[in-house]
This record gives sequence, structure tokens and C-alpha cells, in this order.
Amino acid sequence: MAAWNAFLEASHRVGRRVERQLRDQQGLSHPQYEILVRLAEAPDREIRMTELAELLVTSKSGITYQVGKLESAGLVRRRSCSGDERGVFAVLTDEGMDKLRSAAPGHVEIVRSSLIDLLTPDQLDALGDALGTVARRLDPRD
Amino acid sequence: MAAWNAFLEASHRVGRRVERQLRDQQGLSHPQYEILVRLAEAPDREIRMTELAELLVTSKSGITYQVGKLESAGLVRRRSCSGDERGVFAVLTDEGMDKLRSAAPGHVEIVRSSLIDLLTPDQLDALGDALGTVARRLDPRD
DNA sequence: CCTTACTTGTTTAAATTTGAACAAACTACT
DNA sequence: AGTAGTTTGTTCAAATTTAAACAAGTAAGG
Repeated sequence: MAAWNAFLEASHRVGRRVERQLRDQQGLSHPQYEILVRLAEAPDREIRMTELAELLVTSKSGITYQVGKLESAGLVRRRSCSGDERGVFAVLTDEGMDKLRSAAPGHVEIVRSSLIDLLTPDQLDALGDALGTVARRLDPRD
Repeated sequence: MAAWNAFLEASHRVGRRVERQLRDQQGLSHPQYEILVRLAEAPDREIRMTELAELLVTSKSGITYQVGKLESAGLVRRRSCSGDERGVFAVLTDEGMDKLRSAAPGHVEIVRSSLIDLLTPDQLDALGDALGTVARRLDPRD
């Protein structure tokens, strides 16, 4: 159970540092930042609400809430989905893209100093391998 | 950044499974369960509120809240600290110990099926090593 | 003593998260 | 077409989390 305790402690400590950095320096929650990242990577910079929830491993109502925040801030807009009247796309605005570009360096820096740079290349590879396996095997799409 | 993404996804997926299991089968939140575990391991089954917050890597007010819940449920009681009038010990009650004993098997089982059993022994060792390093290096007591 | 600085645990208000319930829209099959 | 079952996104209430403010207690040094 040593691995389990390390897993718990590391997630909390790293998560806490990442959240504080984004909050203090960019006024963004971590979920909000993740939404911006996913949208920026997506074709046409847009993703359906439900898919966003799956990508971030969170609830649909959580996405409704956070996308609402981002929309108020002008970083994201909603677009209804032609072909499926129920569907809603969250779309990254130009402002949102700018925000992401300004937030990314600080975020990368804190991720490095909280995780990446603490490990040897071998340790990091092993970590990615193990957690990649876990993430993949717990993916509901099986 | 593959390791980082795996880290994020794995934490969320595993955390979610563990929380749902405890909630559904025992009516406990994960923080509550962790409090019971720490108390059971501690000398005299008691720990100061602030130390509990550090152990769980959470805020002091979060501990006040969760210990309040556990106290209402009769699983924990508070004891004021002789020698430091400000101090408060959270103490595991016999009921709390019983609750922990009844909850532990199901918890261990979900941790196994969500993490341990998904990896080879080598992967698990490497995971414990890497995350142990991270947890230790992010410990504020440096 | 005394006063300055720190620590402890709680309270408070605000932000966030969740699951359940819901209405609307889609699908599949007859 | 009809209908039973599913999916979608939102709303709602309740639970939880956090930071900041606070009151009370402790520690250190003059």
C-alpha cells in the first residue's frame, strides 16, 4: 500500500500547487484551464459539452457551470449543433486563445517544478507508463 | 507531457471510483475515511486537528467540517488538549473503529481493482518510487 | 511584566461539485 | 407514423471546499 499512499499524497500536493498558481496568476480554476487547452487542440476549436465532461473526467453539470463562467469571461462561446438540436458546442474565442497563450508558460513551469523536474528521466518514463496503463484501463470505453 | 496527462486522468478516474465506493457502501466521504484510518494508526487513536490537516493535505477548515460530521455520526469525539488550551484532539471512538473495520475490506478491494491489480509488480514498484519521490519533495517540511 | 509575533481551531461567505430530476430531442424497431 | 428507450444539456438543492477574518492562547525577548 506504499504506492497507494504515495499516489494520494502526490495527487493532493501537486493538484494544490497547480490550482493555486492558476488562480493567483491567471484567475482561472484548473478545470477552466483544462477546458481552454482541450478546445485549443480540437478541430475548429470546439467540443460538445458531453465530450468535454468525458475528457476532463467530471460531471456534465460541472461542465455546464465552468463553461458558463468562461462564457461570462468571454473566453468561450456556445454554439448550437446543426443536426442535433439538443447538442451544444463550446467554442474557444480569440480572447480565450489569447488567455490560454498567456497562461500556458506559468502553468508549464509549475507542472515542471511540481512533478517533471523532481524525477529522473527513467522515473518519469516509468511514471507515464504506469499511470498511462491505469488511465487506459479505467476508461469506460472498453 | 504524456506523464502529466496520464497523471491527471488517472487521479481523476481512480479518485472517482474510490469516492463512489465509499459513499455508496459506507456513507463515508473519502476524507472521512482517511481521517478514520489515520486515527486508528495513531498512538491513543488521537491526532491534533492541525496535524490531521497536514496529513490529509487539506485545509484546517476542511478538517473542522469533516470531523464535525464524524462527531455527529459518533465515530469520532473531540478532546481538548491539556497543556495547550487552544489545542483539540480528534479521538476515534469504538464505534468509529468498528465502522473502519467494516469499511476497510471494500475500500482495499476498490483500490486493488482501480490501481494495484492493473499493473505488473515492476510497474507498481516504479510508480511507488516515482510518486514517493514527488510526495517527499513537495512536503513543506524541508 | 509586556508587547509583539505566531499558532490554533472555528466561523463565515463565496465558489465549486455532485447527483437527481427534468424537458427536449434523437434512435430503433415495429 | 408510433412508441419505448436513450441521450443531451440544464436546473436545482445539498454537500463540500477554500480563503480570510477572527478570538483565544502561547512563545520570545526585552
